[in-house]
Amino acid sequence: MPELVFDQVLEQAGFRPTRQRRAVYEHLEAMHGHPTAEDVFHAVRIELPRISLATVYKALESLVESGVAQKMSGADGTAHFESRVDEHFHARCRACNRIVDVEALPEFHRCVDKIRTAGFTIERARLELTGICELCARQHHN
Amino acid sequence: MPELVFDQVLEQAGFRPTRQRRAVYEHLEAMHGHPTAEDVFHAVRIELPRISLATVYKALESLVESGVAQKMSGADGTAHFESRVDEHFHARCRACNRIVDVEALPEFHRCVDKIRTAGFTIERARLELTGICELCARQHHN
DNA sequence: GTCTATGCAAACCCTTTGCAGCCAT
DNA sequence: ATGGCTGCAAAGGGTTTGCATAGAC
Repeated sequence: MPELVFDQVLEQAGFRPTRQRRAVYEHLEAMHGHPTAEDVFHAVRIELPRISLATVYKALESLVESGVAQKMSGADGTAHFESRVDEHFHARCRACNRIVDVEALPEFHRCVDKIRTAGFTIERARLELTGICELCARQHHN
Repeated sequence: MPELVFDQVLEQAGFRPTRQRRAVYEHLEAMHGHPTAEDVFHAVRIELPRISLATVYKALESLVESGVAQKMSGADGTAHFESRVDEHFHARCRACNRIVDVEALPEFHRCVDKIRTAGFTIERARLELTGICELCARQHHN
């Protein structure tokens, strides 16, 4: 996302587009993965050596609130972040622990539509996949 | 699950069926919900006043490893437990935070089967639903 | 008797908070 | 000048660990 658009989006959400928030967003975007707050912290630190971990946490929170980032509270107890905000899911390899993006299928929505559980209004449906990635499957032969 | 079977299952998993583990399991089973470790702790305490929270954590872990309980690392940062071990999903009400069980549909498996993501072998697929339960929908009119 | 489990306290990790100083408007 | 934002340190909450004692086989 271009810096100008980023600034606009943050302002619209009631946040000031500061150097720290921009840096946090740019690194999150550039990492192309699912880093933790600390991962982002270490990456941003190279550019802004005086930034604190608390600021990174706060920045990430404001990015999520602004809708330019997503927080995924994984099963490992630590939160991961990503700059992808369109609907997609995650598959975690139980061997190497890496997280892979999975695209949402139209079938999935049709399936969720059938669930209408006893008056419960479903607003969001998250699919969390666990398994073995191709690389680990070859290495461990299982 | 009858006590005798419970003992057998635990022994088979390499755990000693102690009074504490039995009590933790029985209360977890009786609670019929998705309690946290501390919820279970408070319930078991009535029966075993000298039990410690650490023991409850360890007991729950051994129950999960034995396959008689499931741990669900929710999005709220605290782990919840349940004695249901068959496949089903959870819907969390964003207003009252209650967790409701959702039965797995055959459609769901068919949908997951289509996902076969780039050599990734899916072993488990968890569906996590968020929304508003019937009660809260009435109270808040949204 | 051996070996595991318990209870207690302390440590642990990730995350949040309080607050003085800073920066943008 | 006003207000939110930063950085620092300290607190917080849930969970785990180390160790002496108690309990199961």
